[in-house]
Amino acid sequence: MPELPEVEIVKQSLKKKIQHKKIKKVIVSNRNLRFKLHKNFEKILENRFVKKVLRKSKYLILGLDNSKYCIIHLGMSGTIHLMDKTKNKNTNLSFYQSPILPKKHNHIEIFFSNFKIIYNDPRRFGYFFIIKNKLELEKFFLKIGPEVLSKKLNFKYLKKKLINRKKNIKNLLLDQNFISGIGNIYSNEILFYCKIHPNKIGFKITNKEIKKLLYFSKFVIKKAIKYGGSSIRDFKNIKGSIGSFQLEFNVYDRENKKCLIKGCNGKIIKKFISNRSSFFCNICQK
DNA sequence: CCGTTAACCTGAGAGC
DNA sequence: TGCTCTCAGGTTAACG
Repeated sequence: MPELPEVEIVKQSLKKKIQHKKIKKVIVSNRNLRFKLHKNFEKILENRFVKKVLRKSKYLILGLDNSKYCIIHLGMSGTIHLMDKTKNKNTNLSFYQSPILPKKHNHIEIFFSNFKIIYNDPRRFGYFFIIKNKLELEKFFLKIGPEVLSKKLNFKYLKKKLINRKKNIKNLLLDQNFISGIGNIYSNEILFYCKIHPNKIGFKITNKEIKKLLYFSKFVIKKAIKYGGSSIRDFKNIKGSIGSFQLEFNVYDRENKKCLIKGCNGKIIKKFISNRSSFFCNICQK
C-alpha cells in the first residue's frame, strides 16, 4: 500500500542489492496479478543483468541489459522480500508491512547468484509490466501527470489544470493524471499543512493556495522519504523498521484527536470523500 | 471531455 | 470461538 516515499525506500534497498547483478532464474507461481503477467516474462528476465533500478512516481523500474524495462507497481499490498541463500534469512525490503508473509501470496521469485527476491501480494492489485525500450518507457510516463517532486509540477501547471475543475482538491491530489506520487495518507497530510478543506472544489483554489499546495506537497513527500516512509497497521510487529513517518502524522488515523496546531481547539474529523477516508481539522482547514 | 461509482482481491479487526 | 461486517497506503472500466 505504498505511496511515493515508501516506493522510494524499496527502490533504495533493492538497488543496493540487485543493480549490476545477473538474474539467474525466474519462477512465477501466479500470473494473475492486476494485469496478467507477460507470456514470456521469465524468458525476458532470465540471464539479464539489472543495469538500473529506478523509481518514478509509485513505479519501480528495472532497466535490463537487453534494452527492455520491467515496471513494477506494488498496488495496495505488494511487498518485496529478500531471501539470502546462505543465511536462509528473510528480509522485508518493503518494511511498511509485516515481514511475515504467507507463502501462498508469493507470486514471483527472481533468483540471483546467492539470493532471491520474492514478490508477495495478497490482494494482487500490483503488477509487473514489460516495456520494449526507452522510447516506450517515456511514452508510458507521459500518460500520467507530473511527479510531485518534479520541476514540471509548478505554479503555471497547477493554475492551468485547476481552471474549471469541479472535482474536490482531495480527489485531485489522488488523481495520478493530475499529479503522480501522492496517495491517501499524504494527500490528507498535505491538505492539513495547507489549511485547505479536502472538499474544496478545484476551481475555487486561490493563487495563494496553489503556492501552498506546491510547497507542502513537495515538503511532505520529502520529509516522509527522510523518515523512511510510513509503516502503518503492522508496524508494531516490525523490529528494526526504519520507516517512522507515521509518528509524524498530523491528521491521518487521528480521528477525534485534538488538532496539533497550537491554540487551535479543533478536532480531527474522519469523513468518506469519494470512497476514501479523509482526515482533517474541522477548524483549521477551510 | 469530466466526474462519480463500483469493481478488482484478501485479510485484519471490531462487534455481536 | 466464530460469524458477519467494514475497512485498508491503488487504480480503472463503465456509465451518465
